[in-house]
Amino acid sequence: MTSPVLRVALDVPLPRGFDYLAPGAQESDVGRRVCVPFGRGEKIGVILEMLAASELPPEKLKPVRDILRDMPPLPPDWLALADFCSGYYQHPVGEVMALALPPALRRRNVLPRLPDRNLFRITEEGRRALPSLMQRSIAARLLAALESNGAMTRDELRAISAAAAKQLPDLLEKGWLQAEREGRNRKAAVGPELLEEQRRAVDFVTQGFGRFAPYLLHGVTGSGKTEVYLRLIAGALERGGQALLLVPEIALTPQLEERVSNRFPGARLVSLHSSMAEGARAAGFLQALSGEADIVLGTRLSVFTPLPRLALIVVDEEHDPSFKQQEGMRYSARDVAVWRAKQRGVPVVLGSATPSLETWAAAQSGRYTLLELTARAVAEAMPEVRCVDTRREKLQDGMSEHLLRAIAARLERGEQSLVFLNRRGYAPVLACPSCGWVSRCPGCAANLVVHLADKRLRCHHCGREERIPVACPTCGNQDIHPFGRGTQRLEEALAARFPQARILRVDRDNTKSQSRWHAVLEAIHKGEADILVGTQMLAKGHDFPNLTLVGVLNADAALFAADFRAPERLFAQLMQVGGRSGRAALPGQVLVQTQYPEHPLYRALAAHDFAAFAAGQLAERERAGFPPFTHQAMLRAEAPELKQALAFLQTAAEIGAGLATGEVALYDAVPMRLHRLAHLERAQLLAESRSRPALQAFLSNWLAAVRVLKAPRALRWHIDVDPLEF
DNA sequence: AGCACGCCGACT
DNA sequence: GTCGGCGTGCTC
Repeated sequence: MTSPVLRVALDVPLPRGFDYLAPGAQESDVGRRVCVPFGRGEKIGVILEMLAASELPPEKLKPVRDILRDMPPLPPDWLALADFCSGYYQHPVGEVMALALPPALRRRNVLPRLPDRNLFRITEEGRRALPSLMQRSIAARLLAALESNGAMTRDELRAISAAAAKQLPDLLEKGWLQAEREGRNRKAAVGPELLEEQRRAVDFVTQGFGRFAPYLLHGVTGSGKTEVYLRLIAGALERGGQALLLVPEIALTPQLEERVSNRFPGARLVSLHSSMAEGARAAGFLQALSGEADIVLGTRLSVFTPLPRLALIVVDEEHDPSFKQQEGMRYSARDVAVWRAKQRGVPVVLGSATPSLETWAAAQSGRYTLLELTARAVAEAMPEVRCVDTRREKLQDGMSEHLLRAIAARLERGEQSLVFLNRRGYAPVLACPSCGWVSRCPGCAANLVVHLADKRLRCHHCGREERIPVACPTCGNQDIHPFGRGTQRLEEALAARFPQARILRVDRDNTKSQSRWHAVLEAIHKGEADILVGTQMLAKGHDFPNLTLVGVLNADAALFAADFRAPERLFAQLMQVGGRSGRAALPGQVLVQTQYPEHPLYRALAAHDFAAFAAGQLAERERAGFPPFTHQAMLRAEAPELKQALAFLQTAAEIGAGLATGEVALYDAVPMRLHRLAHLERAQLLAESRSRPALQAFLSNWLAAVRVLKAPRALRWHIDVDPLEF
């Protein structure tokens, strides 16, 4: 009699499963968690498959400790999803699962108690019995409460008396009360009338229910994308399905959550984001897995939520960089979402005012269906966008006369202005004019930023902090000063120029905690600020009804950045920040200070013409052979010495050259732009191909060889498939 | 990744 | 004499 063998995924950086003997295992245990001995300890893993026998010699196999049957097994499509990610992103399958599972489920502990949805009601018999009971007895209090309230949950009854739950079985037995499954009404509450374009979009996607159909919902801020999502979710729920709604990692989630739960008061909404408590995350995951949750709303991680009744996926702000994980397995939740939609045969809607060029190209080619929302549903005009030519105007504290006058005019009218500068701190560097010393971070290839508010120099990359020196550390010169301009300095300059104005700076330094951030938002809404100074924090999502002017400073750097995606990000950012202005009855204006007012990016921005911008960018990328016309993977290494990192990559490149077919190009290993971070030197090596399958095939062979390379202990490396940053 | 084993340098 | 550096190898 041979025992069946289980192949188990474990959270170790080895690209394979581990086989264990499991005498009592059944096919239905596949997808279950399992506790196994590993090395000298034990680990919790996931059962990938059941085999008749292992390829390993039998004496190497250990028996499993325990198959954990306390929750439903992870379904086959979930295992397949993990397997796909493991292959595509070249990441060990056990680590993929460890990432996808909530931390509480990776330990052998008691599962979180799911909220009990059973409803209890008093029966006729119970009513008859009630008068005969001791008035203050628990049973009497329960029955009385049920009589006056109708149906109640176990938790509600427990609130009456902690001991109540223990009495319930007895009372059920006596027939004094009955339990019933809570009836669910998944119907959507009535929403606003749809505009014609919205209706068309909803109709289009609705036709796609029940099969894989990718859509790009392209519409500017205020064009009513969210309303389209809500209608589609309603459609998914009506079909008895579950909907997955992915949102970027921003503080906006609670608002959307409220909007969704208001629209679907009877449906079960689960939200999942990384700041949630472990218990709540696990509970949400389990509700989704059991099919009890109807809607899952979450950040990129929630793309891995098991959803047995999945009917629709929506990715809001699909271009947002936060969908791409920048550590560990560097996955794109948007791309995984599309794969998942295909796997499950459901429609997927990618929404954005400024789609990623990858998505836009797919929509142009017809691979995705393009749904356009051109009108602002809230019936306001688009803000007027104008460039201020800074070659012709003398700047004062970084601001043009034009912008200052515009701010003054808003002050006079009691309207709000926003000055947008994507640079925190007082000044980007402290320098000594006599010897040329600048405040460098000792651990990074970057400058320490002057934060005058707390008299510190701070590295924005590694977090290092120092006191601001009183004299130059190299030559002793006391006349050292900050160079350049950050939001703090801008705030100071505006305060000097507009002493009567109430100025509010909004950046990460200022809004570290959730509560500070909310206080700031509330202050803006109450009109307690006349001029806002902020970084991109302010660009996302929030409506400021009284804001009618947005000034943009220092945008030009991105036009000529080495990173070919910089213009794409700039356009999205400016479009977003511009969307803050003129949302209510007041028309808005955006003033972009630039030395290149004729630049196509600004022209497209002024014309609110994303299509023109995208066409230009795509043409450039096609010429240069950049994504989406090629596919890329980046091998990165970091080590104490740059030459160690480069040597490792060069060896990898030599191995790769031997494996690469003509379809795959390997470039030279080069130091990264921020080549030193937190005392580690970093370098990278790009692999590129016009053919995704060719690149994928190359990567699996290549990385198998790279994994067995010997490298200094302190060297770390990773692969980034479809990298966003260069 | 952990965690063992194992083989050379400067300390009580 | 031994404590500990980290190079190498293994985990079913």
